[in-house]
This record gives sequence, C-alpha cells and structure tokens, in this order.
Amino acid sequence: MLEIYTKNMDGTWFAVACSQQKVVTTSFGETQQSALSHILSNLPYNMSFQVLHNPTNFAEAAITVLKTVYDGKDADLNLQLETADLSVYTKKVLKITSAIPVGYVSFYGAISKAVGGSPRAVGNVMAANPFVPIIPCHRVVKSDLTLGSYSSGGINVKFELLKRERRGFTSSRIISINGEKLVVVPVELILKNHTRTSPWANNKCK
DNA sequence: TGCAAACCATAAC
DNA sequence: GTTATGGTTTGCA
Repeated sequence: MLEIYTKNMDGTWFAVACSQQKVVTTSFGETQQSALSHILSNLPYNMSFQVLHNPTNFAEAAITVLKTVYDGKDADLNLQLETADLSVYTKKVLKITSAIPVGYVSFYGAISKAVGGSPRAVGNVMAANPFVPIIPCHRVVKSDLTLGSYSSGGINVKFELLKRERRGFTSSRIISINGEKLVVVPVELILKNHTRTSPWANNKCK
C-alpha cells in the first residue's frame, strides 16, 4: 500500500509518497492541495493509497531531505528512490541530473549530449521529474543562461531555489558520471543574467 | 534580435 | 500504429 504524507514547514507544503521503504514520488507547493495534486498526477490512475496523519520514520526522514534541498543546503541523499517504472532514458537523464553539485547548473543541451536524445527530450523528462526537488531539475537551464521553465511552481520558484544554492564558485568544470562528461557552470552566472533580464527584478517590462 | 526549422522521448489518440 | 506536444537549440536573415 502506498503511503502519502504531507507536512508544512516554514510556509511551504512538502509531500512524499512511499512504499516499502522507498520513495515513489515527491513534491512541494504553496498549498497542501497543490503539493498533493502534483503527487497524485505522478501516480498511475487507479493506484490505491492512504494519506498518513502520523508519519512513519521513513516518511518523516524523506520530508526532511526535501526541506533541506529546498533550503539550498547540502543534503545527504541516501534515500532509496523507486525508479523501476521509469523508462531507461528517463533514468539516465535523472541520474546525470542528480550528479549536478549544489552551486552549479547545467544545460538541457549538455545533458542531451551526454546521454543521447535531444534537448527537448531532456526537457520532457525534467517536466515529469517524479522526485522534485531531490533530483535537482531546477539546476538545468537553457544554454543562453536564462532559466527556461519550471513545472512545479514556475520560474520564480526555480530562481529562488538557485539563489539559495549560491556557493561562490567562479569557474565552470566538467563532471564525470559513469564515463559520461557533463559541463556545469556556477549558479552565479544564471543569477546575474536573470536579474539583468528579468521583468520583475528591475521593475521594467522588457 | 526574431523567427523557423530540427530535435526526439512521451503521452494521447 | 500515428499524431501532437514540449522545462530547447541552432541557423539564418
């Protein structure tokens, strides 16, 4: 039986769905309803579940990880994620995305070069990411250094997440995961670019 | 800059 | 099966 647990921390609702000591999907949102409905949209249509009022230790621990990542802190990502139902391609994209360190971002195109497929296909995987923000799809941006989009909350949320992940890095680097190489650049580059071009950051529309 | 075409894994018919 | 849809990129005017 799938168990769903939601919790409000510092004004944001976090939600996890777990089964057999594994995380099946996660979410967060402004309201309990938005977090919950996002969770449900990631589940098969008629899967049965129960909403926990008293969390298991595992659910509580999972929520804590969500909150830690959300706050831009370095998290210990030792959670078991249930990926059995995902396609091979999706798993590859999620895996390489999870290797992007805090304080850096990468690009849709860079990821598609590493794992195959096209930038759009990578974007599709991100949009359907079952493990936000544990799998840091907010660290994937467009190659022109603009944010792109963010389906779980919009680009304002993406921007805030990245802002909290600033670590003061100054140069890009290449990380290697399973022999595949991926360029990552300091998140500061994106923040700088965003404040310069964003309509709401400088009070100007265009 | 702005637009159009190519990109390719999924979801929806 | 086939078509439609993107969290994109690139090239060309």
